[in-house]
Amino acid sequence: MARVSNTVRIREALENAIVNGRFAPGARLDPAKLAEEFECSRTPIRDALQQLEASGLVRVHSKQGTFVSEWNVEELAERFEAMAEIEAICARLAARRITREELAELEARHEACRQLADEERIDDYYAENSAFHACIYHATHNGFIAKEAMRLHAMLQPYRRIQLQVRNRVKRSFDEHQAVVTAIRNGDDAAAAKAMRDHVLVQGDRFHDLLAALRSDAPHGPV
Amino acid sequence: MARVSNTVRIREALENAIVNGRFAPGARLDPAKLAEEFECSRTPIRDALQQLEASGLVRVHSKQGTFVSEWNVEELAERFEAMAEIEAICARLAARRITREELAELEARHEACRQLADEERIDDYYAENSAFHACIYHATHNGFIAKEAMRLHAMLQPYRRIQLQVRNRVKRSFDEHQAVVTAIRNGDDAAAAKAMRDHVLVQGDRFHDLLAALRSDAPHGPV
DNA sequence: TGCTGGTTTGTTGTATACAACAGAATGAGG
DNA sequence: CCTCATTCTGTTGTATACAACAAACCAGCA
Repeated sequence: MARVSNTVRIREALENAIVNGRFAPGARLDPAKLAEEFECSRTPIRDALQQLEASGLVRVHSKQGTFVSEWNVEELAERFEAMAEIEAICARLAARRITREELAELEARHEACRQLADEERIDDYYAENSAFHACIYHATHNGFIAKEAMRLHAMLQPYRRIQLQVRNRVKRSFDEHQAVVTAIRNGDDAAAAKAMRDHVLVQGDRFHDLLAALRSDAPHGPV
Repeated sequence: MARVSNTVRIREALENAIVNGRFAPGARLDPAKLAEEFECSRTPIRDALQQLEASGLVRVHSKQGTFVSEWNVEELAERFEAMAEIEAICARLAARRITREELAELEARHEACRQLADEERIDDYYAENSAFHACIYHATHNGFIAKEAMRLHAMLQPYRRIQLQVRNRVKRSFDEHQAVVTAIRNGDDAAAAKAMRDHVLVQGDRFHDLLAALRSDAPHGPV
């Protein structure tokens, strides 16, 4: 493989840092500091940040600074709705087009999720969960849709991360995956779409619950 | 409104130029020439081109040049499929959420399309057609989905342009729109989704036909 | 003639300096 | 003490120069 340019190296590093929570939503990204950290000038940093802005991960306020994207409840709801619909499409196409090998891999990923859920290794489950979804994107046999799905997935990852720590969420998430896998194995595209849409939408709802709980921790109600 | 930066001015100008066909798919975009044309240095040109690459309109081959995106039949089919699914989502959501005012505007646009179709003013129909679709995106009341739909729409515009010149296509396109409008007015989300998906998919198919015809235009059969 | 090696040329990648701008801090005047 | 104009500071936007690289080209040789 050809040596990658500094710009893409930095972009990928920042992408990971944001997705893994090192930079939280709303955090400021200082070009000068980053230039120092990556041992280069501000130009490739600038390019990388612009690319990240295009993909929706960061936002640059002119003359004010560059920040990790942070959305209000409404914007988040919009994105979760979009994600649910895209994932539903993927599930539907996958149910029709998945190959034997791809199905085997999907079920292997699913089984790995079961293990991690049982052992309550949340961080690892979180990673394997992404792989599970990526499997389905791939099985659409539509590279363009798969790429778009990956992009949206990355965009929401920081929030999903918080969300998975809700009580019992991991176990339920696994059960919902089961429904999706079954529908895909049966080639039932409508059922697969519905199961997947519900799976993602419930994440959005749960996230909403979590936000509400966090916000009302002062006035009343149990924390 | 605040004065926009050179970069976004150039990006929008190039976007229009590509969408309107001034730069055909595959055409080379020379930064130096563009810098001269827009009376600025290469930096904002470069930024604009990078943004266009992120949105999928152009493609930069390292050390070789920057070109207007050009897709082979398979890639085009993938994109038309994606477009069909996204548009179907928009139609479905619009059928559930459209307001009285928005419905009125949609029907006005539709009526304008009828006029232009009757008068066989293809170029104008083409513009009004985009507005019609944009109306539906807007009526989803989901800004994020609407924006993504617009992006995809722009990406495919150069190809749709060619496609609309197929014989009788304009009239048929109008009829398909009619089905969508009716379903949305009735609040029948499933029917709206189906009508819209078919409408876009048939574009993809027709485009395929066109390509095939163009390719075998010299003599009939092997070159 | 065909191949191989170096050279040339065009392109992007990167560094750096400066200009322009928005918001914050500061000071004078009421 | 409050208000408003002014200055100041930090940030991005832009220009320009140079480096690095990949493909094309050409000459020399077998």
